[in-house]
Parts: sequence; C-alpha cells; structure tokens
Amino acid sequence: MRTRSQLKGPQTSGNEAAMKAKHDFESTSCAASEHDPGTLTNISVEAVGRLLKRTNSRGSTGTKKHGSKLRRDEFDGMPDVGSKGNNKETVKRCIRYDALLDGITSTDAKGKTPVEEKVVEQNPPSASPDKEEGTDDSDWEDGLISVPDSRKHTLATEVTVEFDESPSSVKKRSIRRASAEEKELAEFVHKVHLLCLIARGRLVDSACNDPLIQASLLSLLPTHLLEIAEVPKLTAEVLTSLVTWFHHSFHLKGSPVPERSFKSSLAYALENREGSVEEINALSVALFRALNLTTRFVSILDVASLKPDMDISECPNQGTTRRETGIFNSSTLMVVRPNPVSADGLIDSLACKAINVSAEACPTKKSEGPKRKGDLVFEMQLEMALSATAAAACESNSGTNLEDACGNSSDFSSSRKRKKINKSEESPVSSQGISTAVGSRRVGAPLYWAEVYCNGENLTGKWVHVDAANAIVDGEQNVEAAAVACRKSLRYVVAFAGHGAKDVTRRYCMKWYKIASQRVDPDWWDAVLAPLKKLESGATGGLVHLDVNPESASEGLSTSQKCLQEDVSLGHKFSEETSKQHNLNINVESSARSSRAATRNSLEDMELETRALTEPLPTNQQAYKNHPLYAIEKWLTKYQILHPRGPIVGYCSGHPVYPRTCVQTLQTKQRWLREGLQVKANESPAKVLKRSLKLGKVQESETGFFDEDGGEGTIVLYGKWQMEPLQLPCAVNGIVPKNERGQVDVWSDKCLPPGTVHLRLPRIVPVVKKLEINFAPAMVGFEFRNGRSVPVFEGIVVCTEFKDAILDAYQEEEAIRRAEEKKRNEMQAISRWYQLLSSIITRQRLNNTYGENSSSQAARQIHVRDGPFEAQTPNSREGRQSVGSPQGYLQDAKMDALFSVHNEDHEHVFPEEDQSFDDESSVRIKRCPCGFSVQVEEL
DNA sequence: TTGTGACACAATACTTTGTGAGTT
DNA sequence: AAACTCACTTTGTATTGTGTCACA
Repeated sequence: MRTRSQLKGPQTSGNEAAMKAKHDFESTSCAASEHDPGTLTNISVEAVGRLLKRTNSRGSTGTKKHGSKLRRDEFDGMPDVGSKGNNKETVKRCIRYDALLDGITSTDAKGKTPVEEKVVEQNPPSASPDKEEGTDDSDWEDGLISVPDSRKHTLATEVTVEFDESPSSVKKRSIRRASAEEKELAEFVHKVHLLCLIARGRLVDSACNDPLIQASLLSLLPTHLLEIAEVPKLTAEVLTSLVTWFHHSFHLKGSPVPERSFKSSLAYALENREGSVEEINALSVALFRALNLTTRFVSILDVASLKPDMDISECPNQGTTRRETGIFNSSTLMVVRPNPVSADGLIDSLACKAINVSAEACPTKKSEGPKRKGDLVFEMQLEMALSATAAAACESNSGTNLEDACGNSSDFSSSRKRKKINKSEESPVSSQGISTAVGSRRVGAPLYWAEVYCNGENLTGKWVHVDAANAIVDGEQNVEAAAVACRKSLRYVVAFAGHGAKDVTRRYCMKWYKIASQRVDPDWWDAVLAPLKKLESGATGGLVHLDVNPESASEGLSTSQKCLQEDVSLGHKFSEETSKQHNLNINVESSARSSRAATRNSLEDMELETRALTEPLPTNQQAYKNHPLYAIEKWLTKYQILHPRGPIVGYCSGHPVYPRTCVQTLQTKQRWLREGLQVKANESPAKVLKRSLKLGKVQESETGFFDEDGGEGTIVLYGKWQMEPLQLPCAVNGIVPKNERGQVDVWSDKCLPPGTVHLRLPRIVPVVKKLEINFAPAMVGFEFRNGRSVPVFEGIVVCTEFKDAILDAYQEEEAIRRAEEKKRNEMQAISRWYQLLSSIITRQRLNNTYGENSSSQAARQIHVRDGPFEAQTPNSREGRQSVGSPQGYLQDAKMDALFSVHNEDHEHVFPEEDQSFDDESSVRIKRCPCGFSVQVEEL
C-alpha cells in the first residue's frame, strides 16, 4: 500500500523536544494527579500546557524556514529536503516496515500492536494542544494509521511516502544557526523536562515504599533469601543470589500502559510477574527495601536536548527511538531470557524495538540496498557491551548466573555470525534478518537500576549498582559503555529515595567533559536538587563508624579510599575555588579521622567530588578547550596565561597538559580597577599584546607615533596575582581626588577615594555649586549610543563631611522646586482651561449669530464631546449644568468674566447671593437670574 | 568508516570618555 | 551668555560555537 504524505507543516526540533517532554510530563502528571488531585499537579499541567502551546506556535513559525527538513528528519532520518522551489521534482521514497512488522505477534494490554502503539504515543489522546494544531498532525497521523494490522503478519508491507523535493536543494542545504530565542526555548523545554522526570522518579520511588507491594514481594521470597535482611556486613556478593532469584521470577515485557498510575502498574506487574524495565527495577527496589536494605531507585533522565538543533544533528535514530519508545518505556538495557511462559511475540516486540535502533535508523537506505556497515558495527557494539556487562555480572554472581552468561556468549557469537551473513546479503532487511534477534539478548540504553548500600564493601561502605532486570550486580563501570553503545549519554543520573533525589552522574560517567556542555546551568540544577538532596539524605544517610586507630585507619582504607584522600588534597593544590568546594569534604575527612564517624552522604559526596577531580585526560585536543580540570597552552585565549607553569599532569598529542587552575585570566589596569584592584609596585606586565593593525594605525595617525613598548600600539595585561587592593589618594581639606578627566569612576564602592561619598541624586550639581563645595562627577559606566560609547554620569562624589549639609540643602531645593513646579502646572492648567472655555463660548456666540437655527434653544446648548465640560440650560430639564475643572483652580474673576456671556440681548450675571457652595464636593454653583447656571469645582 | 584537527563562518561579547546647532 | 537638549549615526574587533572537510 502507499500513503502519500505532504510535508505541509512540520514541527521543529523544539517541538519534538517539547513533545517528548510533554509525553513525560503527562506520564508523570497522570500518576501524580491520583495522589494529589487538583492541586499543584493541575497547576503544573496547565503551566506546561501553556509552554507547549508556546512551543508549538513558535515551532510553526520556524517551519517556514526549514521545516520540511526537520519534519523529515524527525520522521525517518532521510537525507535533507530543501525548501520547495519552482522546479519541483517528486521523489518517491519507500520505507519498508518489514523490520517493524516482522515477528510482531503480541498485543499489549489494550490489544494494540507495537506499531499502533507508536501511533498512539505520537499523538496521545490527551494531547489537546496538538489537536488544536490541526493539519500538521492530521497529515502525520494519516500516514501512520494506515499501516495495516500487523497481527495479520503482513511481512512485506511497504509504505511509500512521497516528498516534493528538489534534489539540488539537498546539496546546498543552508546552514542555519539557532537563534537566541530558539536556544532559550530549548533550555526552557530542557528544564521543564528535567522537572517532569524528577517528578516521575519521585513517584516511582514512593511507589517502591508501598507496604502492600513490599509485603507481597516478601511473601514470594524463598525463606533462605530472607536471611539477607540479617546479614551484618552486606556485600555485593551477598546480593547476587537475591538478584538472581528476582531475575528468574520477574520478566520483562513491552512498554508500560501510560494511562495507569505507576503504583497500580507496579501492582499489576507484581501480580503477573512481568512488567516494563522501569517496573521490574522498581519492584527490585521495593524488595530490597522490604528487606531493610538502604536502597535507591536510580534513573537516567533522558531529557530533551539543551541545544535547539541537537535533536536533528544527532544520529537520526535518536528521534526514531525516542518517538517509538518514549522516555519511560523499555529502551533500557534488557537481557531478556527466553521465557516459556511469555509468548514469543513478547520477545519479538522487544526484538523489534531493539532492532529499530539500527534497522529503523535509515530505512530509506535499507530499502535501497544492503544494510550499512555502520549499522552492523553498531549492533555488534550493542552485543559486545551487553556481553561485557553480562560477563561482569557473571563474575560477581560467582557462577550462579553461569547459565545466563554462557547463553549470552553463545548468543553473541551466533548473532555475530548472523551479522556476517546479513552483511553478505544484498537484499534489504528481511524478516529473516530480524528473526536473528529472537531468542537472543536484546539491548537498549540502561535507564533504570537500583543502588543498594552495602556496608560490607570497602571500609566505609559503598553504594552498589544493581540492575535486577538484567541480573547485574556492581556493574557501574559498564553503564556508560552500554549507554554510549546505544547512543545515549549519561547527562543526568539521579538516585531517588525518601521522596528526595540526588545527582549521582559522576559515579557512572567517566567522561564528564563530554556531557558537561549538555547539562543545564549547574546553579539552577543545584538549586532544584538542594531540597530533594536533603530529603534523600534523610532517608539514606546513616552514620558510618570507622572503629580503627589512626595508624591502621589509613592502612585499613581501601586503595580507592586512599587515592580519594590523596586526590582531594591534590585538588586543593589545584585551586582555591575547588578547595572551597571541598571544605565539606575536608571536614568529613577530619571528622572521620578524629571521631571515626561520618555520614554516608558526606562520604559519597567526597567520592563523587573525587571522581570529578580525577577524571581521565581526554584524548583529543579540542576537549581541553573548555575542560574544567585540564588545559593545553595551545587552546588558551589571548587574555589567558599559565601561572604557575606546572605541574604537567600529562600529555595529549605531544602537548603538555596543565591543571585548569594554572590558567589565569589577564586584564588591563583599567579593568582591574573596576574590581577595586591596582597593580603592585614593580610588577611588569604578564603579557603585552599588539593592538590590531587597524586600531594601531588609527592611533598612530592620531598620536603621530607608534610606540612598540607599552604605548598606544600595545595592550598591557596583568594577572590577579600582580594585584593589590586599590589605594586611592584620600580626600584632603574637602577636596575630592579626581582622575585625569576630572571625575571619579565609580564602578563600585571600592573605587571611591577614602573620605568621600557618592550621592546618587538628580539635580544635585547646582546645589553643591551653590554651597561652593568641591565635588567630582561620578561616572558609573558606559552606554552605547549613536554608534559610540558614551559615559554615564550619575550623581557626584563629595567629601563625607559635607554629606549632611548637602542633603539638607538638597531637600530644601527640592521642596522649592516641587512647589514651583506645582505652581507652574496649575497656572498652565488654568491657562489651558481658559483657552478651552473661551473657544467654546466663541463657538457658541458664532453659532447664535450665524447658525441655521439661531433660536434661543440651539444657542443655549453647549456640547463638548469627550470633554469634562458640559453646560445645559434649564430648558433641557436634564438637571444641573456643570463645568468641571479636574485639576485646575479657576479664579473667580476669570470665571466671572468668562461666564458673563452675552446671549443675544442678555448678558449672564452671577450675583453673590445666588451662588451656593457645597463643602463636601467643593462645587460652587453660580446662577444667573435668567435660569442659566454653571457648576464650578474648586480645589 | 571514523575520529581528529584545521579551518571557515556566523553569532555574540566586548569595547568604551563627542559635537554642533538650536533652545531655554 | 550659559546651560541644556537633541540629532547625528548605527563601531570594530575578539571570542565562541558550530559545521565542513581533509587526512590518518
């Protein structure tokens, strides 16, 4: 069958990211709302809804520029399609869904095939904002919905998607950089997504504490395994048997049902002894907690990219994988044992998902030719990562998992053979190619696991990685490799316990420099986690007693612990800043030495910080450009220098590598001045830069000479170590010391000469001049105006002793000024009112004299549109006449003159006795014996 | 095929201290 | 006559981030 899909209104990457975030949010909020209906959750739902709306609206505008490219990328990772030109050429692209459909026989709880489920995930029922978008999604939906029912085993179903594209535009793909707004939006989405995932993690964590689930798990546990709860010194090895039992008892199945709350999903998984990877790992956490083991639920927060275009530029399969599995679904490292109970289809569906990582990555190419070598290698990498992980697990399992491991290795070799066969095949990906996956272990990025605190590990105890779904114990060092093999980066690894959370990324991520730029602003992240960290610490942070004497303490410490201590002290040598950060650690260390007791949490913090300080040296030069720990001189900027020049901590491509703390930023004297620092006596410049040729020439022509040595043609730079606190000349005899421009540069209070004060008041100069007090204008900065920098002056600098006198005089002057201003305003108001009323009366007179109906009735009607003034004769029987003067105060004389209006033969007069005054409203009513009256408001 | 480094290019950050005519 | 306002014009360079390409 063929489906034609027009790329009318594609989504941007921002949209995609937002969609992903939205999916996660809904998944979180769905469950959350059950716990806490109608409160914060609902508010958050609305807020995120608004964000998504904003995202969508922005996304739709962005599509005008490069939308088709994005949508197409999102769709299937095909090569680029340029904007539609006049010379359109229809290119047919065929997407084979063989890989998707082959072997899919199972249905999930709702009876949907995975393909259908994909459609549902793409357009969640609750996604009202998307529905509002209209045509875009409907087109998108149409294409997928028409995929036939896979249950009918339509093995060679073909979906043809036609794109209007110009081949030439493919070549000249315009490079468009993300705008600041797009970056901001991406960051916004990233942050919201992070919060959603944290919320989700907390939900899972609290579900693991459910007493009913824990009790049920305990009831299933064989009696001999219950003894683990009593073990005084828990080690990873002790856990192995428990994990093995768990792995045998609970099996993985497809993705979870998002509509259900997590707790009920967990109960359902427990009842059926099978569930998603998240559920299985959560059950393991619940079991460990039931056994009184201090346990965390750990999750990789696979969050939308922080950078706008990352979602496009990354391997196309990422979008595919994300779209298909979602973040909470089963793209986790999965070692699925052939399960006699579960239908083959379950495995097949997992196999299908796993294969999607590679098989769906570039379906076009697959449909056109043999499987790419890269895809094969990638699959092999997956297998190898799995093999390595399983091998480690096998070792730690001390043979209990032998069967597993052996099975795995044979699977690996056999699958490798199959890959070779596949490679030699010239046909497109066939159902046979997929079937090789059936029965073998399937892998995806690890997303969930548990951490169990084992007090028997090391001297101080250790958090041990336990992936019960895959029967892996203490495999922390393999997590990164497995994730990398699955093209997932360990940007955020967060451990959840006690309704709190803690970032433990450092434990699993060895190449921090690779993920650092992909993480959100650390200040924001720390602020978000701070309260959660406290909660987490409260739940897991017990005291660790080190009951050994000081000498043997260091002997007793494990090698890693000793390294840790040394490394921390090395870190202190590196920089002051790091030493500040590690104050806590030092305290912990010292307290550990003195009282032999420290909290698990502080020990862990120390461990994580140590990892941060002992990161291995990157192998490529460019990584040193912004590396937080190391630097290469080659990559220093003009304003940077190595001081001190050493120690050399290693080499990269022949370049010596220095600690980043040796890199000092240099500045000019003027710049340092702003920070309240001045160059020490006899310090020579740390660096002298030549000015740019152009600027140098300009100055040369201006000054008539070109000084090579620190004159106009050079920039002289100093380092902070050459600085001392600014020592400005003191104010003497009431004279303010000024700079060469006769002013004081007040960058901060540090820049004020001793004995002076900055009075930041407007109109103060005349006051000081009047008092004949010495002062200097205070320059507070620059602003760029009319193409050049203009100094900004605010207030003055005077000697402190005159401050009070000046302020008193200033108050007086201001009072006088205000009074004068008020008077001026009033006079102006009166004048304007007078003009207005005069013009009205003139108009009236003209009307009376020359108007068509110059009868008395017409003559007596005065009407001013939109004005406060209204006057009517009593004949109108509408009540009083009024003349409102909103602010002004109309002098009686003027007003009397004004209203001595000639009306034909009659001149209005307002005798004193006919006037009345209302005190409350301050309104005076003046009446003419003829019946005409005016209302005057007196203020 | 992939990783690395060099390079190009665009966006962003930093720089930074009038003048003359007309009006009050 | 002094003080004030306003128009004039819209820098130029360095740094950083990112994509492309050549090469090992």
